[in-house]
Amino acid sequence: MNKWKCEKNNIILKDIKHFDPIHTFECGQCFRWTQIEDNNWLGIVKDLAVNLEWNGKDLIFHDTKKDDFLRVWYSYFDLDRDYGEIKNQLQKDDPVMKEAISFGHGIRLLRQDFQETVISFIISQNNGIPRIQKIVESLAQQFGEPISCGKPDIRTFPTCERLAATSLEELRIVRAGYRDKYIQKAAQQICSGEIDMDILKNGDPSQSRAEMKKLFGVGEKVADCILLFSGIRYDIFPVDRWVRRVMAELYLGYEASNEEVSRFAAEKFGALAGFAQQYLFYYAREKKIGM
DNA sequence: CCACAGGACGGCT
DNA sequence: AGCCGTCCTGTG
Repeated sequence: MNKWKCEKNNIILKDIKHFDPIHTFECGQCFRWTQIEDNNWLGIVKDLAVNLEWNGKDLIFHDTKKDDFLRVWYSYFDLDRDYGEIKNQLQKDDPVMKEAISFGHGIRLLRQDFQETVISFIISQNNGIPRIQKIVESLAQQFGEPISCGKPDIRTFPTCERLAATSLEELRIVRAGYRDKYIQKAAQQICSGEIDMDILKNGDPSQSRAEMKKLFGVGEKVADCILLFSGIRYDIFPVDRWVRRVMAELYLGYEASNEEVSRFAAEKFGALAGFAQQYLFYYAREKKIGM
């Protein structure tokens, strides 16, 4: 268990290792964190909003109750996991991975809400990060619930119940384009219990993917992102354009198909494939590999 | 004006 | 099983 303490109205994690908000929030896994000052980030998760401060050493959750820290943030930030051990395993006999890890040493895989992750990554298809953030924010403004935190206009990500009951006409306000019908249908499918969470967690990776792909608007890549970024499983290696290029350049020597890259990664990184993907993705973007 | 962005669907072979 | 036209919208 990571060391933390309650001081005044804040929760403080002293001298936290393996964390940097830039690495963690800007590696493409989440869409509701914004940098508000040099050392401060505003994030909205479940029914909470927080001003998170990181000074290079300590992590401070401003105006956060102990209850909320234990109920939401502790799990969200994956604080029980030993990232040092993961790094050791991944970079053993692998200088390429060692380099990637040194670039994104502060990456953590956030354990995000399943429904929010489904809808967010349906929106992500054929879209860049700024537009995804814009649509996600608009969804919250239109269909989310207000969060009372002193700041105006902060809203929760809408539930699938709410989205399932929304007409396509209403949904068009968020300008998700042709993805609006995916959002509506997938939300309805989730509400009707079409997805078996047990298969997602405990099936083999291909069964798990197939289960995710039952959702309208979810293909191979989005399925993998949802499984990884909602903390359901970590033996998953989402392959997109960036990852395909970085794997070609650093490991394979040629541009392989998504399917082939995925197989290679499963073989090489095994149970830690998801962590490997994040380090490589961040590295690719920083070094502009694939542009 | 056109190309393309961190894909998926559906119809076709 | 694989290929390809099409899909909204914003940006260059």
